[in-house]
Amino acid sequence: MAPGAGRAQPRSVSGRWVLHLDMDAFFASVEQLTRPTLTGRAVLVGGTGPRGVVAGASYESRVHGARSAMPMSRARRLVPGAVVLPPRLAVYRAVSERVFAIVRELGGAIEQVAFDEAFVEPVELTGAGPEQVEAAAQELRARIREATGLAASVGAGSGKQLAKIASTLAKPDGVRVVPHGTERELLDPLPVRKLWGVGPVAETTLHRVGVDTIGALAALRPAEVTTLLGTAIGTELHRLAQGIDHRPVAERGEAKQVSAETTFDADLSDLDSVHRAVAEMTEHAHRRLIAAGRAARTVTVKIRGADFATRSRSETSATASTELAALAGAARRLTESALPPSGVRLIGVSLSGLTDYVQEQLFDTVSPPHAHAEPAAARPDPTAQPDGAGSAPDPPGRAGRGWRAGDDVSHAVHGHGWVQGCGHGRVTVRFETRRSGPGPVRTLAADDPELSAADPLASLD
DNA sequence: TCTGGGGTCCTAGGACCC
DNA sequence: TCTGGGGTCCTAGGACCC
Repeated sequence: MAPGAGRAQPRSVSGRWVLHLDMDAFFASVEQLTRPTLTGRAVLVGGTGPRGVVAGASYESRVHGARSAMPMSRARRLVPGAVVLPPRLAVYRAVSERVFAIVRELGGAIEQVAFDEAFVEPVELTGAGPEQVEAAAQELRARIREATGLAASVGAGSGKQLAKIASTLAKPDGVRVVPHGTERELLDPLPVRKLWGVGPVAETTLHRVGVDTIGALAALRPAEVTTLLGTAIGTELHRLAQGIDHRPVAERGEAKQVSAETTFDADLSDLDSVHRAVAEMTEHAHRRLIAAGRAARTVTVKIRGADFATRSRSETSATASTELAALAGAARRLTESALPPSGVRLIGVSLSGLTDYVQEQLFDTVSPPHAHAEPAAARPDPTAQPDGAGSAPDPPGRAGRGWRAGDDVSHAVHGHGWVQGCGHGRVTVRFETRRSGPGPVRTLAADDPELSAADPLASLD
């Protein structure tokens, strides 16, 4: 008798409810929140350079076809009136922390997947009915909206996969609960690409053998799936397609790798620039390594050439190091063997094989006399932002020279604002924050002594 | 229309050890 | 004189996620 004959119900853990919370158009919504003139307008957040990519698109710009991961140049053509802004990760992180503080109040396990996304398995929902789950989800959304002013969508089901699919169906600004026992009804007709873990390659592979829907994937024999997709992934995806998903909701552990990479506006063609860039990326990654209180055994250099092919070279030493000189030396040694035949488009440095370490000396000179028992340096805060990317105000010296659209500024008279545009020695600033509501625009001399760079977080209040 | 930056996990081959 | 078998670690590449 074939296993699964008679199309057995998914053997869900009885009464289990997993919620997936997903903030709506998160990056763009935070921009609209903290820069109120943008509310209702098409906003694109992402790289503003020639090779930039969209990281967030407001619903007003999605109407015209703009999407995350799309080249910014293309999105700009699709949405000519869009306001294009560089990401302000520090602000998104701060909002994210407020959101998940509220989610934590539900109790039970939380698994944060991204700034704007998490699985939750609230204890008090075990054994609940769909109506009760729906009410809890609505309540959660209302609390988030009240505390942050932002819309979240929530999906609920018997496992993570179902919850995740449900939250995308709930968008925008909604709730979708998939009652136990109705999993296959929902999954079967969906395109196979909707499964978490099926990307462009797996999709093509499955299409080639005529498998277009999740139901069709579920109907294959296990051996067929593993032949097509590999043992580990194939086995897992086949189970998920059948609605079987017992994966626990679990807190993420410590990072296993820290990396920094950059894509150049124009390809590099001389070795000196390449070495300089590798050194810079190593320093960047190293800063975050130290901030996280960790040491690394393995250094990996990644270089992408003009042909877009990626080469990586790595070196592992016997002991983990926190020494910049040692890590940078390894990176430099690895660089030349990873050079592409043509120009260099991207350089990345990754530090892995991470271990905790105790910072011994760093604070001796600044510690108060009685701080000898202070162990804080050895206990990295996993939620702390290692490098504070974007959180620190720009270094002095920016004022009067290179304002860029999207910069946060402060003016002695007009208060907090953001740069809408600049050029010809002038800078146009919109003076507003979340609290102020839509504010006035002023054009000032770029070197106005009363104008200075400001902490982006000030726009939240 | 050319394709970011930060991650996680899987695969496959080879070295090395017992 | 002929090809073991299991296990771990390292390296390189790639798929996938947001």
